[in-house]
Amino acid sequence: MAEAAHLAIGDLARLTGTKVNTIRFYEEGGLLPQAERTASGRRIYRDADTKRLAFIRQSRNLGFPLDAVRELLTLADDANQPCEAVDRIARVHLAEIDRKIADLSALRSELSRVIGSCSHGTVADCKIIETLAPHTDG
Amino acid sequence: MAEAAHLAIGDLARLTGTKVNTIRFYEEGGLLPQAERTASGRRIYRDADTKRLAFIRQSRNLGFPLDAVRELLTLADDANQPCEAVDRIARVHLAEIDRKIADLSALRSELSRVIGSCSHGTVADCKIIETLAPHTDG
DNA sequence: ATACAACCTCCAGTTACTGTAGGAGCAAGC
DNA sequence: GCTTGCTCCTACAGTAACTGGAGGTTGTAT
Ligand SMILES: [Zn+2]
Ligand SMILES: [Zn+2]
Ligand SMILES: [Zn+2]
Ligand SMILES: [Zn+2]
Repeated sequence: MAEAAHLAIGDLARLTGTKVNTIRFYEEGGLLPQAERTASGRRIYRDADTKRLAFIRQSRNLGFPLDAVRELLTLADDANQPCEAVDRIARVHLAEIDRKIADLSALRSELSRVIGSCSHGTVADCKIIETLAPHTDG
Repeated sequence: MAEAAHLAIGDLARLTGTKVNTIRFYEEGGLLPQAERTASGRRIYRDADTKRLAFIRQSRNLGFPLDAVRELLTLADDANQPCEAVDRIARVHLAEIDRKIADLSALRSELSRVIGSCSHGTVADCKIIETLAPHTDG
């Protein structure tokens, strides 16, 4: 039961591995509620804030964009609903990741091919440069 | 010999599949030279500009960042140099792509695992939400 | 009393564009 | 000659998610 009554923004930052500016950024974007303030205007946080920020950070670590995190936070607050919406958000995100991987893989294969075609002469003969330049044959 | 003497920015845009604003953006960023102007201030382009822009676009299609494109353009103008520097830029870029693919693949596998663990009950029991929330066990 | 750390607000910068506002120029048709 | 409509011009805001810094105040420790 020996819990700190409240935390300063720097404490919260340390606890969650978040930059102070980022915490303020989340507040501005509505991901965290407007923090209580001391008489002199400093932000005060409690356990619930720490948990909420940890949730945000974990979501970000899984790559969810902030819009998705916002939705996940709302859903998480409604414990009795079915988790369908949660699943859907996660699957949409997974599909997006798959798309990115596919794009990068195609790029990688093309770039690798181009690099492999270089026979290390002068720029005039370089196949890499040739690939980039417009083809003026006809 | 029936070549157009000069092109308007819209013509260049059409020829290269580039947005007009993007061409101006490249000029501002030094990737394209300051365009000649008509008496009324409109930009004029010639074949060399079309080629340069095509080179930029092709480089971008291979994912090179603009800083790299700038270097590649400089190198391409110096035909007698060895192409070492070109190769190096390309390989650095390839390494970056590989890094991104690795990051995304790790993310994908973790996210996929999390999604698979959901047994479709209420939010209170959802393993996805549980994964995102901080663990209060001990 | 005096450092010095930590806090505050506001704003610029990152990447590579994209879109828009507000205005001027140019070609075609009448 | 005039209007219509397309293209062009500059300049700036917005995108995603922060990050860093300037300039100023507050809290704490010596
Ligand atoms: Zn080479
Ligand atoms: Zn080469
Ligand atoms: Zn489910
Ligand atoms: Zn679930």
